[in-house]
Amino acid sequence: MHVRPTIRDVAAKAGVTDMTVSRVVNRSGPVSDAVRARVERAIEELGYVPSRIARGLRSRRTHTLALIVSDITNPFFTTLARGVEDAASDREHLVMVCNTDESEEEEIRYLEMLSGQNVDGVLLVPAKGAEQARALAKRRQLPLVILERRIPESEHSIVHCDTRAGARSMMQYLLGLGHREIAILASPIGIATSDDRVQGALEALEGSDANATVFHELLSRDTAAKGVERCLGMVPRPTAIFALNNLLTIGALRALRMHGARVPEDISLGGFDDLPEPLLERPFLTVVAQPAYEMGRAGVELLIAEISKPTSAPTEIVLPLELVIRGSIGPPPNSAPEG
Amino acid sequence: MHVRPTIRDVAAKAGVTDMTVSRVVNRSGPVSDAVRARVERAIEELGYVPSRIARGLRSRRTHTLALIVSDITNPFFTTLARGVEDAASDREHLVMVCNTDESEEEEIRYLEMLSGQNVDGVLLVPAKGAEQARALAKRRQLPLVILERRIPESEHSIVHCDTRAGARSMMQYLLGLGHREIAILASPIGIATSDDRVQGALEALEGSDANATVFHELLSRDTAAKGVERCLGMVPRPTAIFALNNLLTIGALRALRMHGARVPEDISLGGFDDLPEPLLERPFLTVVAQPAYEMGRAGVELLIAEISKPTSAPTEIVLPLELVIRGSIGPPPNSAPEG
DNA sequence: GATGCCAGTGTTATCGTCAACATTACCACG
DNA sequence: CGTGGTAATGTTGACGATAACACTGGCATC
Repeated sequence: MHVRPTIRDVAAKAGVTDMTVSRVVNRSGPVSDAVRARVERAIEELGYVPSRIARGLRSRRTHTLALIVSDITNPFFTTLARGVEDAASDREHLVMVCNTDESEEEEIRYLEMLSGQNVDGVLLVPAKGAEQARALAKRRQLPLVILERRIPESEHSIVHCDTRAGARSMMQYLLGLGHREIAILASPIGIATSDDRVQGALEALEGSDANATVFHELLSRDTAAKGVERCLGMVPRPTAIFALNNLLTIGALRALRMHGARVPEDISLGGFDDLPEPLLERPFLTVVAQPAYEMGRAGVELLIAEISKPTSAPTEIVLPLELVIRGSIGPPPNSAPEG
Repeated sequence: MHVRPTIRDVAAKAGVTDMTVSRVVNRSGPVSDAVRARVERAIEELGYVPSRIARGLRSRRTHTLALIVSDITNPFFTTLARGVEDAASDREHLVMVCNTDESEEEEIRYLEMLSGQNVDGVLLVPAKGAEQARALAKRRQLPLVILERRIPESEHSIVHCDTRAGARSMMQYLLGLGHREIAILASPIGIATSDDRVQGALEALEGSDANATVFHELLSRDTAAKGVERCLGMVPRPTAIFALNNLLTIGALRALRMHGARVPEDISLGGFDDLPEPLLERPFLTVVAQPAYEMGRAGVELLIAEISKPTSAPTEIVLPLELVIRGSIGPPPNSAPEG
């Protein structure tokens, strides 16, 4: 039933009141050296650890944060979560992890639970626009930091990347290699991150003679395969595919293999969001990578700062994206090596 | 500062006492239909959610579990964590995730924090033997379930696989294909899981004319490469390598590629612990797979059962292992196709 | 019609901790 | 020598919820 010594046990053992023990533990008032020593010994001997829950009831701080993501199993979120946990641990906080599978209902359900749980603050990678979630957090004055996804006019702080610029740089890289017909595999319209990336990608085309076709409605590895099939049937056939998230990238790669298309000899493939290098049999994909770990850390720091001084205007932290060049993108196949 | 309506706010609005509200919320006593309706409306209008922290102080149940693993970033643990979270969520529990990086100190530190946090129970994938952790949990009467790793004579319940049998079946598979010189890449001696797997692997050799060489002290992808190098230099050269965890497997695969050895044509490679299929560009490795997700779910169910009736003798749940046959193992290279 | 039971509600105390306010004792100062 | 200040401790009550118990009134039972 989980019994622990209480502050009163310590007090009794040291022959003082619980208040004095509290002062020793929290350095919240003057205590004579003799008493301090007695109390500390009693704490040691009993293995006393203050109950954060009782403390939380009184002080309204539980030293607990929550991280809400769509699926911890997605390596981007796994890495993010590790960053969150490390930063929280450094500051003596614990982290609850919640998976929503992109469901706004789950998002709300968790937020309610967490609010009831008296977490000090929440890191949220929003499903869709997270309107309800944000409203709820605001109503409850629950500190909330948004991660990865841009929310327009949010009254909450946010840590993200300039994902539009990232998409643009991938496209510029492709254009620079000579690609002129490019297919873009995107999520359904309405998912902000995907929309931003599409926009960035299209921006890169302005003033060029290249052409891009955007396939929407792609949610998973399997639907990515369909996009690839349609893409391979096009005339003129795209010489490069840009997949806007890591699962789509994998899906595209597998579909290309299945259709016998060599990457990058026959067709180039670029992705968004890196896969954890330690797990890959061979690091191969050229991608625009978000600094997931750092994003987690930065989110925690921002969140804890806001918890301690519940201030002020929302902050926006923009982290740099990196174009990680590996082997999956080459020049277009029929680009006669000129000169 | 995170303000929420309290049970008293609801009571006032409904014109009853907080006790009556509590009865409505928890169905813990008779309430007339009229009053119940009033209270429910008040709850609705105020958006009242009971404070689990206050509730926890009184009832000693916080509906919070913790999962301690070495590194959530290892896909085995990621999947395990997802199973834990799903099962917990089904039962309205929240989960704290803690990373120890195999450090016993961290393990203890977290356990202390968690106990102070009044979690209801802990799921632990132990670093080493976890003696201190187990002792602490026992002293605090903190429900604890051990996952994945076998602890001899543990007074705690445990969910794991028959990892020895798994290793044996991989070896039998290799022997069946004709391999007679097999290298085994293992972790340092003293890590129970690895030791068990080694033992199982060697058991499979009894009564056969095959020979195995065990390389210990391999902790990561990088050290795996060293093992592979030594292995390639051996005379007679092993025709198959069996790596006892997923990182070693990846490391071995990369090292083999680097040395120009084709898998499985020149040398076969078998692994332990699967990699998440959705992330692989091509599912290729033949491995002994532990049901990570199910292990997480089973652990939660066991833990919650023990929390509600703090009983009895420890339970042991053994989950089945699966030999997932894919492409990385073939017959030994110079096995002349006879007949 | 007294007795007992039970549905429906309220009262009080408590979980472990800490904020706020006492209380004591000693010392400095004019 | 009284006044006031401060260091060191104690006392009380509150955080939000619920367990344990107490009360009220209606109805069945003999």
